[in-house]
Amino acid sequence: MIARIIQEELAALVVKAQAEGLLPPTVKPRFQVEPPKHKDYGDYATNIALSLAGQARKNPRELAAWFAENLRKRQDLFAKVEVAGPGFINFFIAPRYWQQVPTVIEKEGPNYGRVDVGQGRRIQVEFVSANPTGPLHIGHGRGAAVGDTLSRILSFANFKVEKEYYINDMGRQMKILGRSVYLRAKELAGEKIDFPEDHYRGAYIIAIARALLEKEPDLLALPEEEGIERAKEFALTTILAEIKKDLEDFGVTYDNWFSEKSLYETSQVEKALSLLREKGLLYEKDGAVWFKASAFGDEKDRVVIRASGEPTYFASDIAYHYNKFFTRKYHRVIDIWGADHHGYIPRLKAVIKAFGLPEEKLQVMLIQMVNLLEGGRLKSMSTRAGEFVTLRELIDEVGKDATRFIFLTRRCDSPLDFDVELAKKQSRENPVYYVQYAHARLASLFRKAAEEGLGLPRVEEVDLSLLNTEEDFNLLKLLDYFPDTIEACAVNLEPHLLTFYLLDLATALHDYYTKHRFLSEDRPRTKARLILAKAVKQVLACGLDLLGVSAPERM
RNA sequence: GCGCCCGUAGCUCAACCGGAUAGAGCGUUGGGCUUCGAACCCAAAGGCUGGAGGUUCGAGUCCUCCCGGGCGCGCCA
Repeated sequence: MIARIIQEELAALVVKAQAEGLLPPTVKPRFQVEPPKHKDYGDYATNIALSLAGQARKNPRELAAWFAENLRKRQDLFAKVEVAGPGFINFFIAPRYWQQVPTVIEKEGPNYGRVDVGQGRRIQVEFVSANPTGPLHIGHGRGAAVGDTLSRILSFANFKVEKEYYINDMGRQMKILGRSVYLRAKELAGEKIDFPEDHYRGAYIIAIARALLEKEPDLLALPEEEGIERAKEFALTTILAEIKKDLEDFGVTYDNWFSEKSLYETSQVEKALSLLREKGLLYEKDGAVWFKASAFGDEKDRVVIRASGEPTYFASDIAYHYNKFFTRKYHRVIDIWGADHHGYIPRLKAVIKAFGLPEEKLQVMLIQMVNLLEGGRLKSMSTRAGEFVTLRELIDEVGKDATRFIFLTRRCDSPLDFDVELAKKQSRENPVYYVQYAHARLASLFRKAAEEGLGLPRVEEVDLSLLNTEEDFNLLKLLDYFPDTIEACAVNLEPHLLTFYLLDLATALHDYYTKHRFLSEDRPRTKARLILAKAVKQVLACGLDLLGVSAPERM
């Protein structure tokens, strides 16, 4: 949080500089305050002078010197303020600033780390939304981990978040699903059938068919059309229930399960399309109805109603996003898709623009593919043939915690090689244990302290200036940086930053642990260190919770 | 052919709106438990950031071209 304080100081000084005529009133203060890579450059550094020098036609070092001069007055914050290099300003933060960090954490409790990026605005995050035609696989797992964690972080950053799963419960895929189950049922009844190549061939279809026959023994006596319809409904509810269960066991729950079919039942498709028609953005050609997507940056126009009279999936999506923005009035919407859908973005963005909305209202996050590695070799997956690793298998074999953590140790736009064997190992190669171990170690420490009759001291009665070793400061600085991390995650939609932060914090804790003792004969110091330990434990637990990973007391 | 994403240490990955000497883990080599949890720590080796130009005070990051990999380019979803 010191970064924010410095930013405010600098912003105030820009105003002052303008008042004194040092800077022209027109300059736009664009600058960063960040921890520099090298320790010699202080705890934080800013490029403000370099940034303003160009605009104001001033010497950057002279400008920097002026800022530094004024900043030195804040001796409560800065031990030293230096001008360096081409015009950077380096800040060496006063020890007593760091030493009061535990007091802040104590005071804010579980709310420590909350920031106000969202200002209470409503935001929707839609993710996974896999077709309910089969079990979730490893790729959906990545989307689930990212979507859920991002949602948790956004609520922590004061957005009012709603998580949503969009169910494609109509259209051709559903018909094929129904027919697949129906055919398997026939087969189970002893009939020889020719199972079509393009139908769902996974073993789970047979299991569903068997369950259906048990429930409705007369199924095959019904007219075929009706039988297929029954099979479809049954398959949909069965598969959806399994998807829901898998996600719950993965730590993911939704606020809404939104049915595509409902868009038609409540005539929202008509409504959305007529809005576009009124604007003159729909036209007929070759018997189909087209949307003028090319007028809004897409490559070409897109069909919304086929010549057959059936609406396309795109028509549903137009209505769905009409619903998101106009019926439910979300301030912002985030759609999380697999990277293979990226070609779809321009057309949906075109819809948003056609609606007269600013493009940024909709953000589409693409999650890159997951490759499965087994023993270091790439394993090919084929959904059609029913050969894939399911999310369920990962939860059962690898565990929720390790799986989520691994998915979150990568940037979303980087493809991920998932090594199942490695993920199963309970060793250092598996980074989740590194962070959890830090937490469990601290839990153990407090058990030990209790055994020795040491209660938790109150922060007011502790001399925090005793936290004065290099390792103390490492931890204090990281603790202070936690809210900044949350902010960065929320602003950039990058949950992996939190994962890396937690790894850093765990590293600093383990380092501390080997170099110092928390409990000693020196009572004042012991108290101070217990306060520090408590703060670290709290932030670790909070961060792990945001990742949807457990923070064990023992392991 | 066109579009999007990626290319960073042997391997898997970081690097916040362009910042100063590009960082971790694994693996390799060598060290560290009579003391709160060794699932830990310390040290060493390891790099022309795929290549070539350009923009500027300054480029892994931005622009152009090339090479290599992935994914798209339906009246499929």
